[in-house]
Parts: sequence; structure tokens; C-alpha cells
Amino acid sequence: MDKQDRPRRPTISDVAAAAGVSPKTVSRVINNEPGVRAELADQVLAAVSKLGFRRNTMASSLRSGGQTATIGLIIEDLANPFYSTIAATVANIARTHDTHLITVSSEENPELEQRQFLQLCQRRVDGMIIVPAGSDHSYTRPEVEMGMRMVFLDRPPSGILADSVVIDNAAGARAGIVDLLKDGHRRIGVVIDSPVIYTARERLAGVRSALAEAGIPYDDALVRVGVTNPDEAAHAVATMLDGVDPPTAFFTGNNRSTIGAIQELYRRDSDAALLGFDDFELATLMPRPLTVIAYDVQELGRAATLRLFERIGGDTSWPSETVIPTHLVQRGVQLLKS
Amino acid sequence: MDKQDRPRRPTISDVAAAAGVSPKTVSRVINNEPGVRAELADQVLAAVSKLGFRRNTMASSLRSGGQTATIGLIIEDLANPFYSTIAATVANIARTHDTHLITVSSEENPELEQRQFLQLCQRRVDGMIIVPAGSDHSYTRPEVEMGMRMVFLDRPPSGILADSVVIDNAAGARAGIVDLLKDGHRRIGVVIDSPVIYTARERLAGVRSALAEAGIPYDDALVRVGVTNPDEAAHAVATMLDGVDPPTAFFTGNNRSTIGAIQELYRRDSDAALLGFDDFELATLMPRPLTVIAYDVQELGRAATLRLFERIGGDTSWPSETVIPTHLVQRGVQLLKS
DNA sequence: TTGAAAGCGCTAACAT
DNA sequence: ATGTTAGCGCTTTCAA
Repeated sequence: MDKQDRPRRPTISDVAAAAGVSPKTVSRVINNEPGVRAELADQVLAAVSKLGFRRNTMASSLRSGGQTATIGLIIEDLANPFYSTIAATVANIARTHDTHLITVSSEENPELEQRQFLQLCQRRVDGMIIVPAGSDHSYTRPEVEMGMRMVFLDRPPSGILADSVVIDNAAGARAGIVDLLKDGHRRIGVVIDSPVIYTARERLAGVRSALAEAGIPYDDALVRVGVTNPDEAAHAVATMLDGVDPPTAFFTGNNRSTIGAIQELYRRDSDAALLGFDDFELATLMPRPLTVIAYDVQELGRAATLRLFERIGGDTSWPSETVIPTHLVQRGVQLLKS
Repeated sequence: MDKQDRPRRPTISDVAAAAGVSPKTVSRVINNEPGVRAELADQVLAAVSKLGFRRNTMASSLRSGGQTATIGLIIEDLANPFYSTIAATVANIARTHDTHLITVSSEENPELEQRQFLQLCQRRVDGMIIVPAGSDHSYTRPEVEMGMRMVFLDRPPSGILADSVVIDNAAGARAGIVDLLKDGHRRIGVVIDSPVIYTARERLAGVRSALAEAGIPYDDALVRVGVTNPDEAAHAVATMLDGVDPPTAFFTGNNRSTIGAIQELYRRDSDAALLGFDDFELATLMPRPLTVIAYDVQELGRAATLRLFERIGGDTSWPSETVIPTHLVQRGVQLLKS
């Protein structure tokens, strides 16, 4: 009789006893099933609010064998605005389906991703949206065969056939480079993330294809690979500018790198052109001109989430690949004055 | 026998049958309980991996009556970097407790917040971290009495006694204004969010206290209240600058307003001083000088999460209020060249 | 060391 | 219109 004991939550039976009805009747009332006399229903409702009863979602979904009204989202890093925008979009759509969202970060670590995936399976989420970190997702196959639905976001799956929503990385990068070439640039410094990341590979491929088409030889001295944060990007830009025959323009493969490049170019008062993949909110306040390869991040998240709910709703059609287009946008604070 | 039927996941009984043991033995093995012959355990493990068994977390926690290894986070808007930083911090700490995080947005809507809170209760989360939107949280009391733990973040609770972690809003704003006064400013434009929001009230109180102490009368013409986004902030700054006897300095009450103010001040080439509450990642690249009232956002999230897990761990001490300090930092891209 | 029986809180399937 | 029984997948309790 310790008063520190957490009081047990009332169950459906407690409510039934208090209302003088059977548990099944309570169940009917709280689930709005038809066929309960209004008078009885009122008694039940009164008991519910008197006892502070709240139906146990887990018990309910266990018995009815259906959905848990939960989906999972596996991303690299929730603190990155790109991913938090996606998480917010997914959560908002999930809410319209009365579904909760569990978000986990894999930190670009394939093993962690796999652990997280399996844990979400144990939790019996109704489906998952995955930004894949590794390059082999055959480990998901048994779960898929047992009914787990998943949609891959931003990067396609490998070793498994599944829905995916990606952006048009190669075409976007290609268009950006073509633009630089049109302005007369012939030496373009390239700063890009590790090639183990799909988007980095694709973007670099876009760059190379544009250069090749223009007959410009690919110069290894102008490419820095494996750059993962702004400081490394700033350093990469610095060393290229300090080299012989420095670039007159730079391409940065993601928003983190773009920020590092802006820092370095501004510090040096360099007038090199800058082309960055990914738009970002404060791009309009950056202290120098730049062009960004932009796309609708929310649309990326929306398309993936809608696809997932189609699957959860029973869609068994052949897996689809959705590609979100990109476009070039001029940024930089100088535009505010024009 | 429709092949479209999603195959049922194997249960503990299926594994038991396949391994020729009882369900309880399987349970012992998968929970690492002692007292199972190694040989038997191996049989069980073999059956587990052959069938692709994954223990159903919900069934498990239902029966053992304990925790669900899930916590909830109620914030205003996951797309806002302030909140996504907090969500990332909370999720990371939760992971060290093998706990999943469900994040929901209340969009500054008290009714939505309440609905979300009750839904998380129905899910039997082990606890919640709440950035309260409304001004009355007595509705949480029945749940707290039945064992729900919660910690309030960034804003204190009302109508209920609970742990909270907030920042030192008034002192931070006060220190910032004192700084402006020291530089000789006497007319300071104030741009602040709706006073229904605790942080806005506190920050405005800090401003007023600093002004009062310096013997400067509070001028309503220099205060814009209810500003919720950058555009409104830019407009507020514009109208004050266009007024008679315009301010020589501005105080903006949060990062959104600060951004709007920067836009407007930059556009006009105004040399008015700017003091903004909240630091933000790209503050170092803003095209004009500003001072920010900074604090450790991650520490805010960390302190709240640690407190919550203490509660979940059984701590029943008197509710605590943790206050995170602030400090002034110079920002703006011009610092990069010095 | 192993297993049988009961039950967590709820609902499906069947009475009445 | 209401109630009874059984059982979701697991673990507790207790017996062997």
C-alpha cells in the first residue's frame, strides 16, 4: 500500500464495472460501433471520464491484428535542415492518417541503419521511409516478404526492389555546369562528398558529362572528393585557389560544402563564380553571388509519404521510381538591392 | 490461399514448434534469461533465424506491464532549426536508453497540443518532453496522477507542477539592451512575438527592465508585438525607420525576426545596430554586423531529456527548474576578414 | 532446467 | 442490443 505506487490505469473492465455493463459494450462505445442504446452509451462515457480511461493503443492493435498507426523514418541526421524539413513533411502527412512518426538517425552508418531498421520492425511500424546509408539493402528482404512496406528517399535501394523518390541529381549538376561554361568558365573546381554516397556520385557524373560534352578534359587537380563539412570545403577551395592555374568557378556538391566555399571566397574577396547543389533558407542573405541547384524538398518528402500510405492502404503495384526535377536559382544578398 | 496474403509473421510459438521446445524456453533464450541449456538455446536461435522471427515489442511490453521504450516530444514546428536541433538531441540521448522518439508538432495551437498529448498517453509512452503552446496545462493532471512523466522545455508549465528547463530570457535580453545603451543608443526599436508566448513576454520584460534602469521612458511607438515571421519583422523595422525620430538600434525577439530585420536593414544600407535573441548557424555569414543573445540549444534539450529519464528511472523528487544561461556574441560576415 | 497455465488490455467471433 | 468466450503475442507464475 505504498502511496508511491503509480496507480494502475483503469482498463476497459474497470470502466465496464463502473458503468454496470460488459467490457464489450465499453469497447463498442469507445470505438463508436453502432448498436448501443444511447442511455447505456452515456453511462459508459460517464464512467470513462470519471475514471480517466484512455484506451491502450498497443493492446488494441495487438488484438485487432491490424496496423499500429506508426511509421518510421530513417535519416542521416535530424539536425540537418534538409532532413528536418523532410521529417516535418512526413509527420504532417502522417497526422492526416492519424499515424505517429518515429524518427531515427543512422549517421551515414550502415550498421546503425540496419539495427534501427530491425528495431522498427520489432515495433511493427506500418511502414518506413528510408534514406539509405549503406549500399546493400538485401537485409530488408525477409521483412518485406513478411509485409513490411518501405519507400526509399533521396537515394535508391540496392539489392531489393522497392519504391523510391529521388531528385534528378545528374541533370541538375549538368545544367549548372553548362551554365558556368556558357559564362566562359573553363576551369571549374569541384568539391564533393564521398562517392560512397549515391547523390555525390550522380552529381559528379553530371559534372563530368557536361565537361565532356564541351570537350573540356577532366582535371583531377580540380576535384576534391570526400568533403563532408563546411571547414573541409573551405580548405578544399583554398588549396585549389592557391594552386597553379586556379579555377575561375567552383561547384559544391551540397549545402554544407557551399557554405564552406562562401566563407573562403568571401574572405579572399574572390570573384570566382559559385554553383552549389541544394538551396537553403538563408541563401538569399549570403554576402556574395551564387547559383544554387534547387528542388522542392517538401515535395520529395511528400511524394515518398504518399507512396508509403498507398502501400499501407494495400497497393501492390510494381515499385515506382519518382524523380523530382531541379532548377537553377540565383542567390546572394546583392539581389535584395536590385 | 490467395498469394497476395501478407504472410503472418512467425510468433514465439512457431519458433517453439520449429525448435521442439516450449514457448517459454524461446522467451528465455531471446531475452537472455539464464537457465537454458546451451544446446537447446542453439536450437532456438537456429529456428529464430530460419523463420526470421522478431519479437513483437508491443506484445512484450503489454504483458510485462513495464515501459514501452518510447518517449514523446511535443514541439511547435519540426521544420524550425531550433526545434530540430532539440529533436535530434533528444533522439540521440533516447537511443542510449534503447528508447524510440515520437515527435509531434503542435503549431502553437493549444488544442492540437492537447490532442497530441492525449494520443501519446494512449500509446503509453514512458514520458514526454513538451514545449507548451497553451497557458493552461491542468489537463495533464489526471495523466500525471496515473504515472505519466513529463518535462517542460523552453517554457514553464502552468496549472501543474512539473520539471522544466528554460533559458534565462529576461537576463539575456536585459544584458543585450544594456550593451546597446552603453554604445549610446537611446531609441531602440523592439520587434517581438505575441505576448501569449512565454519567451516573448520574458524577453520584453528584460528589455523594459534595462530601459527603466537607465531612466529611458518606454515608448510604445518603438515596440511591435505579435510578429511571427521574417516578412512581418522586415515590415515592422521598415515602419519604425520611416517614422519620426527613428530608432538607432533594434532588438528582435527571435531568430525569425532577426532575419527579417537583417533583410530590411541591409536593403536600406541602414547602419542601425541590431541585437537579436537566438543564435543561428549562418549568423556568421550575415551581410551586416549584429549581436546575438546566444545559448546552448543542445544543452537545453539534453538537460530536459536527462531529467525525463531520471523520472522514468523512478526519481520522485520535487520538480526542478533548470535555467540555461545566455551570452552575447558578435556576428556578421565582416568578422571573417578581421 | 523446462514447461503448463494464466493473463496483460483489448476486440473478433460468436452467442443470447 | 448486449454479453460470453476466446485469443492477439508475449511473459509471469508456478509446478514438475
